[in-house]
Amino acid sequence: MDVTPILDPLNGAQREAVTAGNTPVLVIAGAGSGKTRVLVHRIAWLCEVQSVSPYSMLAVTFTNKAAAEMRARVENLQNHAMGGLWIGTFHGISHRLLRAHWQEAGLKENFQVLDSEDQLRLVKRIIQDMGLDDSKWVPKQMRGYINRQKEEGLRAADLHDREDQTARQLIRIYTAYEQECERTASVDFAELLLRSLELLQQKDEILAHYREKFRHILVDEFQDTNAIQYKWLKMFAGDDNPVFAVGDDDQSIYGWRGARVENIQSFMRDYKNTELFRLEQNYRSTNTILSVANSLIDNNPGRMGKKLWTDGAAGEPVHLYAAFNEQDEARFVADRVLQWVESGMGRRDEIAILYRSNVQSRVFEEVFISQGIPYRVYGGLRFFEREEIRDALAYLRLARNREDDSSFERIVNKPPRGIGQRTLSQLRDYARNHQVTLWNAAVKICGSDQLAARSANALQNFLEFMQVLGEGIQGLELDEQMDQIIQASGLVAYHGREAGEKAKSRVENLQELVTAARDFNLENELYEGMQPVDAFLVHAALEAGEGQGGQWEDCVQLMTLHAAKGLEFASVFIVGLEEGLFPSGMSMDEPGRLEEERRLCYVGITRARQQLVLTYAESRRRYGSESYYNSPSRFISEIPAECITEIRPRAMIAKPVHPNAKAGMFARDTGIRVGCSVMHAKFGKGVVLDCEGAGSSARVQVNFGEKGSKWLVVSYANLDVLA
DNA sequence: ATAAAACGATTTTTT
DNA sequence: ATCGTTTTAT
Repeated sequence: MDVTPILDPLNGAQREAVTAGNTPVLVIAGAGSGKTRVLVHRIAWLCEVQSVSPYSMLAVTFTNKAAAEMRARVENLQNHAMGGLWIGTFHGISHRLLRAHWQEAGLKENFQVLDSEDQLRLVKRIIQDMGLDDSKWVPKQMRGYINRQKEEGLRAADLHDREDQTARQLIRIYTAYEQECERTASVDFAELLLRSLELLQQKDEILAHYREKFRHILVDEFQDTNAIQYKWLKMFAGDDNPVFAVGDDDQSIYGWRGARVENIQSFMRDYKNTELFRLEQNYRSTNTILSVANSLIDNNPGRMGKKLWTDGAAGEPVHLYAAFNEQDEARFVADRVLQWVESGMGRRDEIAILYRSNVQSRVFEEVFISQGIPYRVYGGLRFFEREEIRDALAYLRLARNREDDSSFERIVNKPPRGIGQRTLSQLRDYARNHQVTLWNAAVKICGSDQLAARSANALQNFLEFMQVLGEGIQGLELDEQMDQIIQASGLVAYHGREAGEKAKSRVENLQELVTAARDFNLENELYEGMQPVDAFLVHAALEAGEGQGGQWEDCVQLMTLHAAKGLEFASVFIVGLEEGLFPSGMSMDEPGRLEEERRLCYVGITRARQQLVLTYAESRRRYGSESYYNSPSRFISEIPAECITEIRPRAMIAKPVHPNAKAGMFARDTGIRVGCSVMHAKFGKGVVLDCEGAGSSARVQVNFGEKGSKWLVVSYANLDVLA
């Protein structure tokens, strides 16, 4: 056995981790330290050297992309396909289990997967059906509540109201939701995990089978696991199957979504014989960038502890630009991008603009457009989340399954065919009163005289149409079915008739859906034994697809810091580094949130290979009219000064003269100018936002942060100007 | 049934 | 400001 290709590319620490014995292993892998590589080589090592069959390994990731990449790299390293190896997301693998054991899991064979939008619609409908006020029982919050319970492993029956009215109502909603899922054979994302966990907990033979099968369990991004995912892993592991977990506590940025970094501690507590490895050698960034990252993250208490290093070059200092406002910030970045490309430093797609919140992309887009810089914004709707795509899939679902009320509602009048709110609410009433599906209610109501002739006619036509469509697509190939649906439903014609770019792209998307159906890879063992159509629908729910297809021009990459995790770029701009924006003002209250913001910043910094530029704006418009004067983010001051070069604003930045032409005069008058900090006896420290008047009637508007912003008369307020 | 107007929220997001 | 949702008017 030639182990050279497996071990040679590894450094000492990586090699130790990869060749660790048959014990639980925890690898704390810093950014850019070869985390995936260790995972991939561990699989190869087990396979080739320890003669572990691929059938005996389970590798779990969070995203489909990570799963696909891991499989590709494993197969590439070993030079052959690894058919029996289970690599997938927590959800994908759970789904596979539930398909295989639907009966034991208490499901129907044809259960469908709800994505979060489907789930929201269902919750909405339940709240309405229960006659609750949806401004008090906000559907989004209710969905969040249900998911949180499930992620803690709790069913409605497990909860107690403790005589609390609100709690009681929440439990009622949860119960109704569970019943509705049961009735319509629907399984949401959290349910996939909870159901499969319960399956293993309750069915000893099944548990025994999988414990016998999976002798090795590997997990990526372990710091992102939530409570139920950790339980799920432990269930597979039992006492005998070691878990090989790779993660980085410093890159835990999804705590707000239920991820528990503490699982790292729990792991070592639960598995006393855990072998711990640290990967600290970084192969990505310059020494300077690593120093910046290290000293920033050093401000977080309670870390596992880790210091990234490189034997590479020191590199350039990090640049810091204090922009006048957000426009100036974007112009500065655009200039730098142009310089980068003109000086032949590299391609545009090696540059990333990272921001805390999506709204910040706008200004950059505007400036990039005006400068003719190609860019691509990440985030936003993905392919299978687009409205027209969901519509088309709803036709497909309803054609296959008359019970599917949510699909029925979605498309019954789309495109418009004369079935309005009135008809629909009659249908809903009938369905609820007679405990039947909307489809059956429609059939019944058409035959009665409860509807106006015109409505009854329209409804009748729809029912007949669906009948014909359902029969018409029988026996066709998946892509032919899809084509039939988008044409016959009138969706293509409907959007084609509309004007504008948006409508055009809708039609294109629908056509793309046919292509997606044609290219859909049924070979994937995750869909073993399923009808092609059903597999395709699951695929649509579980893997929402790429953001935008086909824009493979050389584009500057714009994305949130969260979205940047796992990526790397030659040049990285982290923008909007202001108190209140990053760290976000909304994460100041809860304990631990500031640390998570800091980790987010750490993630951003460690994306950069060669060049890192930080910017903040002294003034920034938020929510339209209000302009804030923020201080630079504390994260900037947590970086050693010797690593930073400050870029001074060019002499004559086009400061907007308009509102404050008076400012100069005012300053001479009072010693106060817009943007300066002042101290007030009662309100404390604040920043001057605006000023007006002169002499004894001179007034200033001061933002006192939490205490709000106020207009004060200078001659009464006794303001001290701070340096 | 469709369009206009009012209203409201506004960190981060995979599955 | 702006975008999505809901209500109201035609």
